Amino acid sequence: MKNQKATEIFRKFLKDGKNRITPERFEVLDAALEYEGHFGADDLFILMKNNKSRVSRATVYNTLELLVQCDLVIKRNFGDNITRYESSLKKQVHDHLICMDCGRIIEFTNSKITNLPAEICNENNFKLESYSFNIFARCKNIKTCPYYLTKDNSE
Amino acid sequence: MKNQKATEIFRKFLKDGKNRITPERFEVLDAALEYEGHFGADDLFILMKNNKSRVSRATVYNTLELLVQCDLVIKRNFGDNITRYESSLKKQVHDHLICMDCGRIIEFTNSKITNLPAEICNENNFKLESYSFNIFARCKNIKTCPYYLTKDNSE
DNA sequence: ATTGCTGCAAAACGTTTGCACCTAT
DNA sequence: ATAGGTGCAAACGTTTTGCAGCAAT
Repeated sequence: MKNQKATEIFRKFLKDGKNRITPERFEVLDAALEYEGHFGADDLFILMKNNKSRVSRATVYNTLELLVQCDLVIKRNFGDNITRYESSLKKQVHDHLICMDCGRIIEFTNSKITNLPAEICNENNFKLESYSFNIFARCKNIKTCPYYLTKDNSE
Repeated sequence: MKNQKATEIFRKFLKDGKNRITPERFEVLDAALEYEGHFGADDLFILMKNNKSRVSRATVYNTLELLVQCDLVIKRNFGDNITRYESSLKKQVHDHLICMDCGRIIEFTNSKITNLPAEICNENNFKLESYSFNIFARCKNIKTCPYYLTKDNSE
């Protein structure tokens, strides 16, 4: 299931940047857009490999970087030294709450945050590129946490 | 130059947690508190090594984790897959603006952020542990950027 | 024809681990 | 005495790179 609009955006981006238009790159685009939730580059590579794709690990890493550059994919970082990505389509702008007990990532929006990054950039005479706002927290009621028992929580 | 108060806090933390009180751990504490600005675990290890310390890399990594647990050191993540630390003493709570042109890290405080993480946790029924708010931006006036010319900015 | 992209494997990077020895309790 | 920490080197997982062949322009 391909996204025609995204395909066109990516094609234009590649052309304008004098990057070659190759089938592998569009394979990565399609896989990235189809992925539910957040994924590491290697997750995507393995998924594609399991789906019999012949695209190499290096190409997956390179192409994700291109997709970030043209805003089709957003780069995330949840403090565990793994670069994660998510499709920028379908969803509105949001931030993340990471549960330190179960690893769940809850997406939230808060109107108070919306203009803050731009305001702060103006105050400091910088031009905003992007921002990240991550909250690290714990399930208040462990009983309701679907993942809690699956991990070693003996600490 | 040792910080007596921090030493005492760390000693108490180690004792309460039934961790051994070793000279190596206090060496790491002192080096971490003396470090100006943000540092990676390996940066600290290399600095200590250059200063003729015999503390091993593993001990530096382990001890920094302990220092984070007792809030003497704060763990940071600026989106480049390197875990960074900074002393939690001397400075007030602050967030970070990272310049994508020159790599400078500007610390700022903004009162609108202060209560936001706790509010959002309450809304979602989580217990706040910590948060990170990073803004990625570019020097508006490249001429005034002290680092701009030292990097390859040909892009 | 040229230049950039690909796949592959190997290297690099920050970090963690296994193990034998040592040391604080 | 013994649980736990240390130094060292090797392993680890993620990401990047070098290179020969290939394909888009």
